Amino acid sequence: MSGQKIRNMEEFAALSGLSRPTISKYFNDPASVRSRTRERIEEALARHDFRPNIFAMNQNRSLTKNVGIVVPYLADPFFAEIARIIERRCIDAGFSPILYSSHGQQKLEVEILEGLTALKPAGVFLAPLGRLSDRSAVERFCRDVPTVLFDSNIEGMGEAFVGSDNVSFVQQTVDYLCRSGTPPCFFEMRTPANPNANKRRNAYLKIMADAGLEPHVIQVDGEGWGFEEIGRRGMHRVIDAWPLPTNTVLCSNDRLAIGVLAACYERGLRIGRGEGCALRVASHDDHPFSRFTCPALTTAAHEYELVADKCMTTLFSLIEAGGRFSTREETLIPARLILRASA
Amino acid sequence: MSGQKIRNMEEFAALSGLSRPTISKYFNDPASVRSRTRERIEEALARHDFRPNIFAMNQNRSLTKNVGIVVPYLADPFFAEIARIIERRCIDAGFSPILYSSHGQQKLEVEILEGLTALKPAGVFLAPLGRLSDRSAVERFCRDVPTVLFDSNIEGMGEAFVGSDNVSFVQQTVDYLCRSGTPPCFFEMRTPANPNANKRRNAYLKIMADAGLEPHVIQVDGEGWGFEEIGRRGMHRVIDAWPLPTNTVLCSNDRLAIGVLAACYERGLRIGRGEGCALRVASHDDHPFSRFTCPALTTAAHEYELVADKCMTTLFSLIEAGGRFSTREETLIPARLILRASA
DNA sequence: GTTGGGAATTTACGCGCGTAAAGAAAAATC
DNA sequence: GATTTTTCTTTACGCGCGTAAATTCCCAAC
Repeated sequence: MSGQKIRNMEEFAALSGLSRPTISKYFNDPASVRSRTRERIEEALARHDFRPNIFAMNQNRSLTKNVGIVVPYLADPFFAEIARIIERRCIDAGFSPILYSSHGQQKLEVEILEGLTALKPAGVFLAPLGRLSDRSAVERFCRDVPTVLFDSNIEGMGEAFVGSDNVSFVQQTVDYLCRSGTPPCFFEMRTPANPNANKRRNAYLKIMADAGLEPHVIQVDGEGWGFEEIGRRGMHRVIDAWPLPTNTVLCSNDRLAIGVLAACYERGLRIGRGEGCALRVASHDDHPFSRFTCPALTTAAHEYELVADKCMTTLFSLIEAGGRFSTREETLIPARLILRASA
Repeated sequence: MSGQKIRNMEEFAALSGLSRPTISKYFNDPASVRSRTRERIEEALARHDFRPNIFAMNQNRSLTKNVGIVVPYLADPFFAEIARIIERRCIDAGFSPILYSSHGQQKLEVEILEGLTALKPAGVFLAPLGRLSDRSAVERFCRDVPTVLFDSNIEGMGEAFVGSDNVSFVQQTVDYLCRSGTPPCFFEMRTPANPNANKRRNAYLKIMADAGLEPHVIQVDGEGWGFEEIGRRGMHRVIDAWPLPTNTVLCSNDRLAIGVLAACYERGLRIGRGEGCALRVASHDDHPFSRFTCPALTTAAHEYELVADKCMTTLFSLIEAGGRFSTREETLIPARLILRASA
């Protein structure tokens, strides 16, 4: 903490009694210099608190230590949570994560990808908008930058995909709902932006068909990322057209379910599996708030830590492989059923 | 989109028939070159899609176009929301926002500030952890970088503070609750990290005293950012020790209130102002989810857009003033009462 | 047509660091 | 103690752009 400010590596080298290239080596990999030398540098570092200029460092490097994390909508706590874990892991691994949110807008996603390219990142975790993504822009980006897609799969883009096994999600909730009561109908948005929604509906249809049960899909209108409000308004319409085909509602995701529960509460419908309950409601994602809904939501949980871990290991092996895999890797992580009071 | 890849500004200058310094001028400020020249550059730009190297650009500049946004906990939708708006505004103003979350950890906040310093940002929006912040680290940072504090004020740090007028928040909720029913007790964490919590409690005490009413403060234990769970557990204890001093509970913030509502639901207590309701519950912040609680939460809302706007204009004038104000500016923005079903 | 001034060009240097090559020094090996 | 191996130093060049100074150009006004 003492002494004058160091301007550059040259000065710091002089103060630590070493040459600049040695210092440079140290900063690129502390293990690449002799332990005695390392000690001398770290001692000088403690005294003078020097940090090499990031811009000068990266300018001459084809690859930086930057890692991009792009999510479609950060105000959705699901993405905030997954981004948080990945970010933490990146820091621990010595990378500099940079977090971006597309805020649900195609134009912004494209801008982010273009800006990210200029940062020459070692790798990028990309959760694309999905249906709203500019496919050609994403494709161009993935050609330039080693990319691991997560959450939303877009066929053929990126070197790998890490996501949730939507079939497992729906299988677990439907199984549980069937063995504990009436088979569920499926509640979803008519035009979901996220491809997982389509996979979940198809899984529902197949599982019901395999079990010899009649499926019922309820589709509600609405655009954008205000899922709770879409679910709430949609459920009000459903209640207006009472009765439902079944007393059990399986929502495509927790945010819709939160809206559904709100609508039911507003209409005086009791939710749960006990006496006097009009409906059971279950869902998917284990949204951070779903344990605080009234009643608490029965849902299929993402294994947040597992997903984040798999993302990390995948990107690291991708980086070590020079940014390309011979074949595109797809990892689907199964769900964990969480039983709460709503179903 | 045609033609070969451009490697650097030199090549691009040749292709557009101009000199490199002119191109450089254009990228630093398109208005600084003659309109004819600008047209020629933009035409060449459309054909070849060149972007100057960020690292080389910033290396020789004392100030970049980077703007840092630091929030204490991004998985809290309140911060996600405010960060989203500020980010959008920065982009529109031609800056490159970079978003960081301290994830509630002092060490991480310090690391972020140190890393941010190295990016030579034009300015930074900082919502500090509060009680958990390393004051000396924040102080050092603010000396080096033009900083606007928001959300949590730390006396004397940064050139300006933009936040909410906690007195206005509490005034509005207490006034409403008093004129529509029993005066409220105040529900909060015993050791809140955020200084706003203390300001709100003090405001409550003063307002009650001024009105000649007896205040009741309920403090629940808990550490960290899991406010909903802290509120839920705390409320269960309160219900165990029934009755409350009053049938009206004013929570310090919406996330605590969400937990309180969950606990009440679990114990079969009806919330609201109607017949058969055991309690009224109100709160502060207008958290993005508080309109979907059961019942929907009566609360005092932040003027998100106003706060974001004020943050932006403050930072811009700070940047134009060369990074220093003669006196520290403090802006407090009043609340907007939102009446819903819970009180 | 002349003139003046803003705009563009040329020239030249600097930023802080990566990195390569060759030689010197230190450490490890026998 | 001599040899090999590893590590460090020296030297030198390059990255892509900012920026300043001096010159030349263009355009408009007179």
